Amino acid sequence: MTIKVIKLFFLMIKTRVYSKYSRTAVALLGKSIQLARKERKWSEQALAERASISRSTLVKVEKGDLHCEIGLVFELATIMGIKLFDADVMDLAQSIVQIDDKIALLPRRIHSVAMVVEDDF
Amino acid sequence: MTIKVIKLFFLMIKTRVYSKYSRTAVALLGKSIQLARKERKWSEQALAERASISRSTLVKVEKGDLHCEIGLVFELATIMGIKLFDADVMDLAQSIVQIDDKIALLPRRIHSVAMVVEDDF
DNA sequence: ATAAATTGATCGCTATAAAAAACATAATTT
DNA sequence: AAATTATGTTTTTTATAGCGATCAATTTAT
Repeated sequence: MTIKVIKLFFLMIKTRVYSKYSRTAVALLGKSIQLARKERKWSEQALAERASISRSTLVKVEKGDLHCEIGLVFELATIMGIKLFDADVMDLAQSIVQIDDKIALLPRRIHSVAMVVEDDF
Repeated sequence: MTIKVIKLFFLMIKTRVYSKYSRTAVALLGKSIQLARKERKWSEQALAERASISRSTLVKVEKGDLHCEIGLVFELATIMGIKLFDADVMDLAQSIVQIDDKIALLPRRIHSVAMVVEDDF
């Protein structure tokens, strides 16, 4: 009992502060997922199973819990057909990410050499 | 050693699968945060401190790690001025969330009474 | 009316995210 | 070119997210 009170007090101090924008944005995402689920008349259990997560976690996401993994939230949104970014932006992003990955794999020296060659013009 | 191999094997089976859309979307968000940070010439340390998180966590976010808390990612995006939703949508969302909160506090019976009154017309 | 299914809310446990520290390497500044 | 600052990476510790189970209260189906 006393321990719980102490822990509660500790949490009150340590709890992170989020901006209203973040809180609202996450709440909006959660509500959107819930709305889409209800429109399709899926139960919480059904969606949770489809996403391979537990029902308790789904409930947190739909409530706009800020501590959920971003991957889970985005995956749920994706399953329910909620797109955060336009298709064309995503295509571009996909390319950029891939290119970045390739660059990271190359030996660094090549960068320098390429630079020098360009300087010759 | 053997334990590590077993754990690795276990992880290979258990690791969650994410859609390409989710992976790309989170990667795009992370890259956007990183780009905005570099444009402002902030160090990782500086942004991490501003957001009250550790540098190691910031690195994960910028890399598009799917296991980061959505609140942290959104908070970083907000600090760097990256808006996920339009202002008008956010205003509406804010209103909805507030209304939902108020409704949740009301005793349920009131709903029924209101309904009955409407039926009288 | 009754049975079945869904939701809302807890709670203990386990895996792990986030923090913190440390170190080497790069990049900047002076 | 020396000193400072920033980044990439790894490791250990601590706090907690997600799981799974349970139970009451609703809602829906039979």
